[in-house]
Amino acid sequence: MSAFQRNAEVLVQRLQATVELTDDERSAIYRLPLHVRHFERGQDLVREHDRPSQCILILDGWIARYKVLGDGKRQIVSIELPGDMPDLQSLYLEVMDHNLGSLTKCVVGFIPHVAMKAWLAAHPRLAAAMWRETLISGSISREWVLNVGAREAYARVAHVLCELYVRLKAIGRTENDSFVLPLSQSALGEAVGVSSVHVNRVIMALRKDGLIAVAQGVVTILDITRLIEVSSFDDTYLHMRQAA
Amino acid sequence: MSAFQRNAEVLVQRLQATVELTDDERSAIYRLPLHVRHFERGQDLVREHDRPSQCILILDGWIARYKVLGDGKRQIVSIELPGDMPDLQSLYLEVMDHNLGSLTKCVVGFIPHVAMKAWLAAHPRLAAAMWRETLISGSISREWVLNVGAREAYARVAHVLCELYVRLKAIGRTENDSFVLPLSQSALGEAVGVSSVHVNRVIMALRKDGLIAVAQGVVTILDITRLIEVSSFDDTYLHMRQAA
DNA sequence: CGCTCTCTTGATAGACTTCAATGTTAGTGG
DNA sequence: CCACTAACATTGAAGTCTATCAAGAGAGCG
Repeated sequence: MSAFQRNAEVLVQRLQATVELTDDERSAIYRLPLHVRHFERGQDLVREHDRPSQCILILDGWIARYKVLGDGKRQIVSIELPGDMPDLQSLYLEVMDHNLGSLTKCVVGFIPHVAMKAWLAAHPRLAAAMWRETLISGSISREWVLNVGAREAYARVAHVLCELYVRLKAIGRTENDSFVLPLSQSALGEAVGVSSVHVNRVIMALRKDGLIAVAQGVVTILDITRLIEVSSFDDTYLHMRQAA
Repeated sequence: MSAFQRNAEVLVQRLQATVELTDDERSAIYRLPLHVRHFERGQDLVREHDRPSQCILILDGWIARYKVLGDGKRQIVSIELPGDMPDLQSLYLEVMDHNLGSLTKCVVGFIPHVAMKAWLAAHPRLAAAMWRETLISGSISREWVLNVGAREAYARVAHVLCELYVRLKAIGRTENDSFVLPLSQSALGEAVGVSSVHVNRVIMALRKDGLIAVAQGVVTILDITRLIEVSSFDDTYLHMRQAA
């Protein structure tokens, strides 16, 4: 397998979490015309009000969708992982309504809109699968509204950890019950709508309660049952083929 | 124009807020095979974990997407207005991840999935327009994450009022700067993630500050400039053809 | 008229923020 | 190898926003 193929492999994994793919479809994915670029942590790939002419496929690294208020307060509205195409929507919605910024060092494949549209037209079943992805992305946003709107801080953080665990597992980026969490507590706070200080207290509590362990940026889930329970996590909204 | 045509007219209006339609497309919309039903306020049209076999087009009335936590706390994750098809996604995502409940008396058109798929296949430009709608729906959800996650209560309520005003205006359901707001303060609280008591205080404050007036369920916007300002409202996320 | 639902208001409690300081870790260059 | 720096994590104290509880007022309805 060439390096080129390995690049798109993560999209295959991602789609297979929600639909079945034929050999032909897999090879069509490998033939996606990617222009690969690297980004440092903390860079904006796309900005609000931009009018992109290409789409992004995350090959490695984490990206945040975020919005900023007038007073500088930042809200991360979703976290995008390898295999995600965070601005597929720009094919149909000309103007970006949020920013895409790297949370880590990233490897990203750019695909011109024209090429993407041709590819989607040539592969209707894959087009449907990609649409499914945008719908799931909307579903995740709705769950996040619930998360920041109705849960208390302790449950919010627990819920995000559950979501990331399930999504990372689907793309083979977990190891037993551990995964690398490259988010600062401040970024986590921006995702769940609490201050970094309070995120810290919540994480300390989750550790004290024996739900998780944290060491060098690696989170280990010690008691998945209770973590699901305290966060009222129900993975329906991720629309995966098999439940976690 | 027949009553049948008037039913679907609201969808025409809705789509024209974001795209242009030809005469042929308009008449295709009028020919959508609707099975019309009426609902009282407070009824569930679709429930979480359902597997719908038909889509909903709202002809009249307001519908809430909502989720419920274990402790009974309810979060409205979006408000759907006439012309919206809140579960178009069920064409691609088999299982519902949220509930759809009527906020008012409603008139709803049901369209079997099979018929909807055939109609979309027959009208690619309309299919694209409908996809746009689902993308916009996702965009609105992201804005709501920002709303409940980063704004304080006063701005949250102001923001929802701005959004409803713009969306209602697009379908011709405003009168000058007034619109009917059939939401109880308790429902509003469930939408913005605060208690009904606090919603009441915020609304009193908005009235005292001269931003809005409220009488018999009709909201009048007295100072749109300041309402936009205090809520940091930017209508980009609604992706309308012309800004408000 | 009484019933119910919603709005309104006050008092108290709790969750979370902000400010501020200290501890920890990893990286850098001498 | 150590001093120095920068970023991030941790902790405390005080203050603010919002929730909860409770009770009364108003409006619509059978």
